[in-house]
Amino acid sequence: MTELMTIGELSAATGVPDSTIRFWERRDLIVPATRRGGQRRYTPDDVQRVAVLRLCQAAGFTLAEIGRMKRERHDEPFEWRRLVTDKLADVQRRLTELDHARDLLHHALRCGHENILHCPGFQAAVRDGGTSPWYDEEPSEDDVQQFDQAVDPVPGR
Amino acid sequence: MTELMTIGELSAATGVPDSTIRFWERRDLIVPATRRGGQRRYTPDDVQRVAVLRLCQAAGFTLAEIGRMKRERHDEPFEWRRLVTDKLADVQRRLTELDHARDLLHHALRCGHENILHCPGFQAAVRDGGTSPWYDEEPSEDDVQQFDQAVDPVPGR
DNA sequence: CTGGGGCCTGAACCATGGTTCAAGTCAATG
DNA sequence: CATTGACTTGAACCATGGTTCAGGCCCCAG
Repeated sequence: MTELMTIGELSAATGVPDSTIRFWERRDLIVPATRRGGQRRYTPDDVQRVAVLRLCQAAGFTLAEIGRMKRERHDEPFEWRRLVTDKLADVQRRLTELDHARDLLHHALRCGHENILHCPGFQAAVRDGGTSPWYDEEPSEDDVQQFDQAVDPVPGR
Repeated sequence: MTELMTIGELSAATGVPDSTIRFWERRDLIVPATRRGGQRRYTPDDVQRVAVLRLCQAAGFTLAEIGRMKRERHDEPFEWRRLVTDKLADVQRRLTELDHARDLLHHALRCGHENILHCPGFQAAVRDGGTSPWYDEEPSEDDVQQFDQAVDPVPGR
């Protein structure tokens, strides 16, 4: 039960490079359980800690914010709640944005057009923030030319 | 109809700082219509171009990729499609991840626990990637202590 | 036709999140 | 008990996406 992991093993277990784990340690984010002859030794719990850190990154927390969260956990619960609330709003916003972007990309690969930038539906979506319906018909020459000019003008215009 | 915008007006219309627009120009991403006495003049279409650029960023394209997309639009349609397909998969992955993160944050503000890091549901979610059900009851002392140790060990353990 | 606010350029600077390197130490295997 | 591969450190370096600054020029309102 006193089986401690080396940094290489923690790295292998989490997929996080050892250089990154050391970098996080300098930022006081992941601290090794102990040292053995100068070498870091980790408990299996540290695998959890690394996973939590990556999740927080995925949620959009910067390393500085993650550090603050750790420090405020006991000391400043109200500040902590504000931090999380703000981040939640941020995550919601990015979800909407990403969802929109996904629709754009998805459509780009399915609509009649060889190239997304030729597609008038894309242009319309840009104008109204993605709330307008796509149209999947072939674009008129007018549409194409109009959009070509809007997106990437002919050199020397 | 020959009403051209200055960079300040384009900036105001799009919410993108003028310094950023100049930076993008150096990267060949947004090129002004023309110059008037050395000053950049933009058409209303450039508002569209800026919006497209921001959307592409939201989709996770780097500036280098956006530049590549522009260049390959006519020349390398197959490469272009691969780029977009890859990015779409990436967007899907990030959507799932963000959605998971949102659930974690949301739960953190609602569950009985003052602090998300005390919540055993959070720990479970970390373990299984968010597929396990939350539990909203008060945690047992055991749960709390167990999770405290997993997330942020007592100094000097 | 003059003043001033906006625009110009190039270069330096910034934050974030790491990675790489050199030179040295140490732990575990044969 | 020698080897060797993994580990150590601090410092330098990197990419991305900008921002800021100094010094100068130009457009336009009055």
